[in-house]
Amino acid sequence: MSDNLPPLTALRAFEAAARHMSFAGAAGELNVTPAALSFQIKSLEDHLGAPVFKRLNRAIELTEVGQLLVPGTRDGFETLTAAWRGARRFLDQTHITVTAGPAFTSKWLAPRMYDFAQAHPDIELRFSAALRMMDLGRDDVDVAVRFGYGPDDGVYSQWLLADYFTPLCTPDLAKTLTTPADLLHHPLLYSDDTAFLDPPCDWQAWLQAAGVDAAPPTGTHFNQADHALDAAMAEAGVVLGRMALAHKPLREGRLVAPFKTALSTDAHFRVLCPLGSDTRPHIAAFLDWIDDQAHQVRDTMADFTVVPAAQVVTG
Amino acid sequence: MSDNLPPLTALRAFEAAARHMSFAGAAGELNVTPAALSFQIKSLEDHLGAPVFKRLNRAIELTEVGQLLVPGTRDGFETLTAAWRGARRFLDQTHITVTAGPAFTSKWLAPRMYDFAQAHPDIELRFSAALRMMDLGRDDVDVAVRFGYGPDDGVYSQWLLADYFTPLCTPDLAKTLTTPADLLHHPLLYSDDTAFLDPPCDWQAWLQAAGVDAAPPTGTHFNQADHALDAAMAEAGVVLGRMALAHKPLREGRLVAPFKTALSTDAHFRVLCPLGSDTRPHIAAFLDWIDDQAHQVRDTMADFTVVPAAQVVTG
DNA sequence: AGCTTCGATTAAGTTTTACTTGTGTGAACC
DNA sequence: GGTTCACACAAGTAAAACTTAATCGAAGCT
Repeated sequence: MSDNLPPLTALRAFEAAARHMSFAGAAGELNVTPAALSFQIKSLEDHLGAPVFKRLNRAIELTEVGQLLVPGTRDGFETLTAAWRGARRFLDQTHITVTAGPAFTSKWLAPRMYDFAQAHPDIELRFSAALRMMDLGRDDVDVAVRFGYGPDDGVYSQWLLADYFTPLCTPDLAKTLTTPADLLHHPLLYSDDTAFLDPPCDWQAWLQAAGVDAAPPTGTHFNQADHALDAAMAEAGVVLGRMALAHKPLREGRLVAPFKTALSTDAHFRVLCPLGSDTRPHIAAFLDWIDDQAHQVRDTMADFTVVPAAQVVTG
Repeated sequence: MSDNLPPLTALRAFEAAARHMSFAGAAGELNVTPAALSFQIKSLEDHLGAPVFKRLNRAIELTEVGQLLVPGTRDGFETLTAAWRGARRFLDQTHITVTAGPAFTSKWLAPRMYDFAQAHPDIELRFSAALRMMDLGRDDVDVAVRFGYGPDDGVYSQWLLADYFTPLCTPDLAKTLTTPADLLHHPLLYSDDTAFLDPPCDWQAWLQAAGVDAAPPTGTHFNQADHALDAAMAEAGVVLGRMALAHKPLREGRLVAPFKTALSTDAHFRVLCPLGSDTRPHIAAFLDWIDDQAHQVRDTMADFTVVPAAQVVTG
């Protein structure tokens, strides 16, 4: 009759059984025999004072109490598991899991991965590209790279990279572009993942900044900046590219910036990790490395006329 | 080295130890000897591969991993405990825990408790008066009575009582009140717990509804309606009383309503319980009973001029 | 300083829990 | 109408979890 918790193994057995809707399946998951699991459930029911499963002929079915008990137990064990895994990951000095947007992952992190591997052969990087923002605490992630305005409260945050928007295309296509107004007659590529910026950094804003007082023509839309860049490299048109992401293809000459006007924004890339994690050796090594990598990119705007996006709208 | 959960008893021991910051204290809570607890922690640390506590001379201190592990484990066990208690309460047909605001509890529920006990001697009522709204799912509560506008999504909800606002005072004090304007020369009692109503049901609104075009004088404020009513019964002044709460003292003649103008509002009392709970025998018995009690109060507005609060502001 | 106390630890022994193996049962499937 | 599937039950066993009792190290007291 105790209101205290029943034997926790019994609870866990119940949770697994409810998930599998089968004692045998749950037993398999927990590496015990079905008999043991049956006994655990029985023990739970003794403690509770009522059955949690209706035993049907070939199947089981949750009773009302059982149904009531499922979500909480599931939730509880998930929380415990997450906490445990977090602690294990904290101690694991050989892996770093970093999350970032798909574009940053594919155009910035992935190409530099080999460099990191060489500098730190004992640390294995793992990427977890996701559109939704992952929670540093819960989602099995050590480090996050995010683009936006900040500030980042309650976490360690390090300024990484500003970003600049300027038209980019293949060298061949660039030959047909003499003045910004020429852009109006070319297929323009749109990437919608920076649509959240305010003030906006889109074709309309750039054209205005470049002195072209015309609405940009419609064009193909991509929901990820890396896809838009890929399209531009395939000579599909001109993309309003982000310098931070296009650094490599620019240096390799696969993309060129035909005009020297670039939009800047207060949004920027930064790298985040839980407070305190920044001093852990392998995390610190990664932070140092990524900061160093960012430095190598920062000096590319020397011969550009940079126009803050905020000035475009007001004047 | 497994990323699976460690022995759950060890985790629970850790959680308790972290809470008490003492092995001995935790051992006491779990009804085991300190030696057993020490062993459990050791087992946990073996599974984790690192110590979770620094053993100081007379005290213990969490290591970094330990600190990381605490919130999740605490949270997990709290969730499990809540789920378990919820299941136990579901099966318990002998107790009903009902939460309501302090005023409703003291002026409405408590006086009727004896009646319920007589009608259902096998069911024991428990009250959990709280200002903050309790969560039906989490807070060890079966039934909630709330005052407001609704709607109530995701729970069973039953209309209970409308409420009307009219000046109330002792019979003696009432003799000095001939017209509503006389109120301006008496101490007025304010109860702030209905300040959230929109349109408002306060002295200003009532006076306007009664045709008195003057600002109400300042007076004593109470943060709970029952305290304001008590003050009025102690002849401290005139309260803008809520009929639902003042029903008993009105019937007993300890309070009277000198004027027959009352403000009505769309806010109302309703009784809530989790979906599905409404059919459980003892809960159903309570819902029936409280509905019946409410019916006995509903016919008291016969000789009043009821003015919806919404009309006061617009006209 | 030396004695005491407090809180954690350790070792040996015991109890309790959890599990396995093996068998049994009833309904569904073919 | 047997076979199979999925759970239940019983007896025995392995592995926890716990207790008792002794130990240790440092802080606090006189």
